[in-house]
Amino acid sequence: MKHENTLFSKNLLNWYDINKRTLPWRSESDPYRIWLSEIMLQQTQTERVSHYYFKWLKRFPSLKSVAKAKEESLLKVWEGLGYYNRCRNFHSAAKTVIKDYNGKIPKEFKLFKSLPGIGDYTAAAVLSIAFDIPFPAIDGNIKRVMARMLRIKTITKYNFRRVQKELENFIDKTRPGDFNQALMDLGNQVCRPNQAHCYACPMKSFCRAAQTDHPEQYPRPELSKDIPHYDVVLGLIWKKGRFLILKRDNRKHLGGLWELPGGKIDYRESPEKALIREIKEECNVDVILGKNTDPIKHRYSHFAITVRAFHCQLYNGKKVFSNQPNRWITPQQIIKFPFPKANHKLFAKINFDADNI
DNA sequence: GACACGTGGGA
DNA sequence: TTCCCAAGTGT
Repeated sequence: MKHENTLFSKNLLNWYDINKRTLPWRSESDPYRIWLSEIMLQQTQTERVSHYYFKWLKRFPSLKSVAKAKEESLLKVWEGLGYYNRCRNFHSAAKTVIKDYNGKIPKEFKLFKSLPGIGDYTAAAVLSIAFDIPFPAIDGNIKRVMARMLRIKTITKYNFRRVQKELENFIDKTRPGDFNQALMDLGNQVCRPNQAHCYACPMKSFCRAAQTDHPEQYPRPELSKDIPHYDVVLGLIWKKGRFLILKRDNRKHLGGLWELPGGKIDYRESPEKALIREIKEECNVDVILGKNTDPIKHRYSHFAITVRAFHCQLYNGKKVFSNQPNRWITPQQIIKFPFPKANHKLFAKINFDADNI
């Protein structure tokens, strides 16, 4: 068994060393940077992270600069990357590390994992890559790769423990970070969900699924659920060349980002009536509707929307009263605030010079 | 344990 | 077009 362990990690690292590496910042050794990249990489493809990673570092070169920053300026850099809780949790965790840990990432697994936004995977990934501590980091890729190695159909809790035990046994004690990354790269480049490419796999001799006709059927894919669809109307409420934006509550969907007032159209309600109702509810003012934009479609992780925006005028002189923080901004100021993608899609539909009421 | 949580790209 | 996938975590 001892011999097989060594061979497993030797084969894997040999493949890793001669293959082109997937991360452009693979040579990083600053724990802050490794932590940042692991947060950005959660459920997000490497190619998409790269640009954000460098943009972020230019603006926030150290953990201390993150801790000192305003949440809104962090969100502005994160804008478009999605899963915005990651950004706010990272901010909160950075402040804790600066304040309670003298600016050093705690090397104890439990302590590090107790910070917001850090779970089993991220704790293991950062500690193994930054400090050479041999924790197996088990992400989606590695789950799939190991399910095939062990010919597991379903990743039950019991099977997950099996995978974890195997990896604790196999992990290279001198290069644990490279070991983890190599297995992820293997899943990303070779052992793909729908094409196992066993002919190119350095781990073929260890793999039980590779001995079958259809290695791709391990693990069995989960059936996906239908997501609901909603029709949404938003208002561009104009006043002296400015329109109203509201800041979303931190604990809600897209928390901390800004939005236009509006909301879902109720069953059998007209878009116009819905928007007037929503603006009355959210801002306590009455509006007259002008022309509207073409609809845009947008899909979130768990529902989809079709959105239109109406130009609006205030009906009387009443002041906006909202539970959410609000601002009146010019179109030029859009770039100063973090907005969700759906809002940017709408803004792109509007000719602000001509449509401005 | 199930569900919420963004977005872009490829099949 | 539609569906699936992608270096997970919090509740």
